[in-house]
Amino acid sequence: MTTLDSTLDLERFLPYRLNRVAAAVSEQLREVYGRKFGLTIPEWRVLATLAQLPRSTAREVGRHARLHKTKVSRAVQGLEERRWLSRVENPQDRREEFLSLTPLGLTTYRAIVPDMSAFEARLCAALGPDDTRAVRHVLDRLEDVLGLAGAPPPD
Amino acid sequence: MTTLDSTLDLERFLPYRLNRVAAAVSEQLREVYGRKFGLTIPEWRVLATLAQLPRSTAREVGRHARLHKTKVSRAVQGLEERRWLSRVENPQDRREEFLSLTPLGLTTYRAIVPDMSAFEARLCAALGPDDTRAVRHVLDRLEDVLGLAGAPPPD
DNA sequence: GCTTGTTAGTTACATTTTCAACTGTCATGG
DNA sequence: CCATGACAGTTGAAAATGTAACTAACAAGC
Repeated sequence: MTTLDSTLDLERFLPYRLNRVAAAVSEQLREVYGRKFGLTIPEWRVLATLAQLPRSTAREVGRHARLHKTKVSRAVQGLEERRWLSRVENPQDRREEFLSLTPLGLTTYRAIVPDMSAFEARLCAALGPDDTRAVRHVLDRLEDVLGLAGAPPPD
Repeated sequence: MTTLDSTLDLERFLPYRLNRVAAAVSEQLREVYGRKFGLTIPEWRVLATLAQLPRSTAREVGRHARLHKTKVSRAVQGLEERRWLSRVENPQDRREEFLSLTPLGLTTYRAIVPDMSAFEARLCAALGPDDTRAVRHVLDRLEDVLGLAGAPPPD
């Protein structure tokens, strides 16, 4: 006999568990880029995206980091105020601007990355090689099933 | 040759992927209890917890559903206003109150559960039995490694 | 050129979340 | 009893987020 349909055990409910695990990870990570560098989540993502893909536009950053355009807009403002990012208007299309990290921004980024990588490394070490592979595989499958492959961010 | 340490590929970064997947799932679920029943996430979790563990206190609900006490407090208020929840002061300790769903609240809960279960079922069906098992196993391991077994919620 | 529709990005406003301070109650030790 | 400290829960203010409306610029058809 299986579980009664009328009650749902949160502890066994996949969406809930997924969310809880992701929240725990996010929280621990925010210790790093939040407390230590004063970045919000969107700001960190924009920083990471621009380090990887310089001269992107806000739209491209949003698509790549899956951030809503308002979050990108505000994160860009924040980073610009700290002189970690600069904008150059695209003369071909004056609606958009090319975004790049300043040397200062790049320095900050490079100061954060080792902490991030270390976190992931610790996590994988704790999981062991087999379960680490399993995690990656599961994420592949979930991204696939949820249609997170090449879809645009929530609009 | 492995990836350069100075740049981090967001697409391959486990915390980012985890977060993205969890966000996509949450979003789809909120369509159900949000649009259809006008519940916030904390409200839904309190409802689900109390359906499972009636006569819990706010503290117990928070611990079980991993919600900060302020979120619990406000969710309880919201549910009480809708007459979906009632409180009874504990005479043994007048700081706390026992929370229970009203018949109306239970009815609402039972109206939501099938939608939730159906969502999970669709997800598992899309994954197939092997990968569904893999997801559960991975969550077990991650919860273990992240110390999410019996730890208190963020305070 | 001018209208119509679309797109990049910003801003305003409402809702949510977070953080810290607060109230009232309990427990302990003098 | 009556301090002191801890604890359950609430509240207010600040920060973050989401939604929708907006501005400015492009593009296509006429």
